[in-house]
Amino acid sequence: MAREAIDECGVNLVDPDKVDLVRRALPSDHDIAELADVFSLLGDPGRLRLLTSLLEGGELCVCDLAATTAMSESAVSHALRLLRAHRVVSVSRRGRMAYYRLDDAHVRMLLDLGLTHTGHTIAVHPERTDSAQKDNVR
Amino acid sequence: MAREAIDECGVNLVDPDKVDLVRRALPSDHDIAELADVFSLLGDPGRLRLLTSLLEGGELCVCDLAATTAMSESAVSHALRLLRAHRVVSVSRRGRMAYYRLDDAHVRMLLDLGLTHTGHTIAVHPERTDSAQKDNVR
DNA sequence: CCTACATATGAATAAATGTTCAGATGTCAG
DNA sequence: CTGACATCTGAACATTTATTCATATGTAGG
Repeated sequence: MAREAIDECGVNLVDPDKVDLVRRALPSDHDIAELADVFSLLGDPGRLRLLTSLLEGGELCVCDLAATTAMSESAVSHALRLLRAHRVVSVSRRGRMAYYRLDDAHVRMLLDLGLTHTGHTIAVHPERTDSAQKDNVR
Repeated sequence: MAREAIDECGVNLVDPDKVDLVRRALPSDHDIAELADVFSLLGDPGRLRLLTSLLEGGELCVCDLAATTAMSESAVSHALRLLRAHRVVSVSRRGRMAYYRLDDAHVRMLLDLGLTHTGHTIAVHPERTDSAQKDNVR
């Protein structure tokens, strides 16, 4: 018979030892929330195009970002504000323009890793081989 | 004066060359959507705890997952369904129990990279990475 | 100053999302 | 068969979230 035990909260567990082990290994609620936030930021197509654009282009102004992402300038501005609040992008203003750039190494790596495995698209720093043009997946 | 140009859609651009370059480098809409989906899946604290538990524990049943994640069993089940639909986790049923495990190398890497940079928590056992969990089911 | 322009912001709307509750399915023990 | 148990599912609900529209801020040039 499978051994069963009681959690401190009164819940039945199947493998209490493993549960305990896992519990101890899990990040704190705060860290989990923070990480979830980061992933969430990357979890929107618009922001993802935005960030990928910055990853590629290095530094772009709002109107150019609107062009590369096919979003309205207002939507871009809102999105950038969010990303700015999370320190994912940074701005430098010159004249009436605002130039944004990716400014978070962690996010850059996640983006990079994500892009590497999605649709075989070579989006990052490789040589300019325009081989991968059509990606119809699968 | 900054040179300006007209996009095919009739939008004013500041650096049309760079815009074009970035545009070409961006993944297809489909790939972007897919990647956003993956990040989105990781963007919820509950699912993140769920996946981290599986990353740590290797294989756990629903009730134990409910314990490690502090979610109701129903919430866990719903979340697992979503993850299952995206092939991120897989199930093996034994008796009336359902044992889940992480079954997506891409997600495993993203998780790993994410955890590495969040709160210094060392969550992964290097020696166990992906070869030690090779008992396939079904 | 005044106009044109780039970007930012707030409020409102619409859509997607996570959780809970109640009940369904399927499995094991007696 | 029957009752207990683990998990699954659907519907309802509450929240969050992204977009749009209108307007504000701020800069440059005439």
